[in-house]
Amino acid sequence: MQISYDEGNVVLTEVRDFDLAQTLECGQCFHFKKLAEQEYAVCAFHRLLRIRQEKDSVILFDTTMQDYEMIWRDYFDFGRDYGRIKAALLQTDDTLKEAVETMQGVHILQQEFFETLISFIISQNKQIPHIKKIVETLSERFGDDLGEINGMRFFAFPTVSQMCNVTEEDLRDCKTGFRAPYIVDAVQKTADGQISEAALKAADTAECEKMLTKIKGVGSKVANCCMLFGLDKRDAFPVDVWIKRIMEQLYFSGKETDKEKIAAFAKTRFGSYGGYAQQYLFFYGKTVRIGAQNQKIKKV
DNA sequence: CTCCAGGCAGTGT
DNA sequence: ACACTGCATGGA
Repeated sequence: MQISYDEGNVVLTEVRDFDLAQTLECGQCFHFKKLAEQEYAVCAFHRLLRIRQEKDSVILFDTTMQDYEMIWRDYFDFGRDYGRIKAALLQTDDTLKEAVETMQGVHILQQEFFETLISFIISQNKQIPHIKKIVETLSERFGDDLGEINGMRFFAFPTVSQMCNVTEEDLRDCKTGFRAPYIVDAVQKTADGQISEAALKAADTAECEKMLTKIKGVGSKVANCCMLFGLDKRDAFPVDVWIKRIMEQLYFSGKETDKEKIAAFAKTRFGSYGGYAQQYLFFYGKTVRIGAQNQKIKKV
């Protein structure tokens, strides 16, 4: 990959194993807006970025080389060699082949811990468009204004201190429903240090999961999403309904299998690459193999 | 109208 | 250990 700076834009060329749309739309993040095909506005780390991909080049508009190196390089995980990651996965398991090849451009983003925690607490029993809407509302009401693109204003996800005085009622106003007390608990525990990002990062994945599930409304699935997307723990393997369905189909000959069993299987099968396998399988299972159509067929 | 959504906590065996 | 239920809200 080559990096250059051109009239205020950071330009990446000869980009391999990356697809902007796949990476943003695969369900790991919620704080972005599609502007056109392969062009997005992304909010992260208190910044607003317009970014576009054209074949094997990526343009980050109106940013600095320093911001690229300090923020966007890690955010988009350009520092990792996904060619090697995919090769390693396929070497031990060619059941994954179709999923990996279909979703070949997915990167696992390195998102902010606090935003990831709150976002995935919100995600329970909700569809992705709803989650995005609530994240947007929280940012608008409690976060900082980051500026505008194409006449639309964008807001940073609120910080812990900006959320400290937000009440359960305020949160219900933002349509968080029964998750409102969960968010309050997560904010409190983060603010008073019971939940510390540094401690979570230092802990191994199993230990980290235990710490996170002390928060009300955080179970195994939310904790694993938080670890994979917000704490850079690539062996985390969130098991949700979609992963359950696709794994039952691919690895358990269609047999009903409980989530714990699937998680244990994934741990021995994929090990430190679990998170990557999970994300290829999740997106593939959801969009291609099982999809919304098949779900309707199942009902009839 | 009913059913379900990237689940979880609470309660009951 | 395991099964079952309620939960806010919006879309199909």
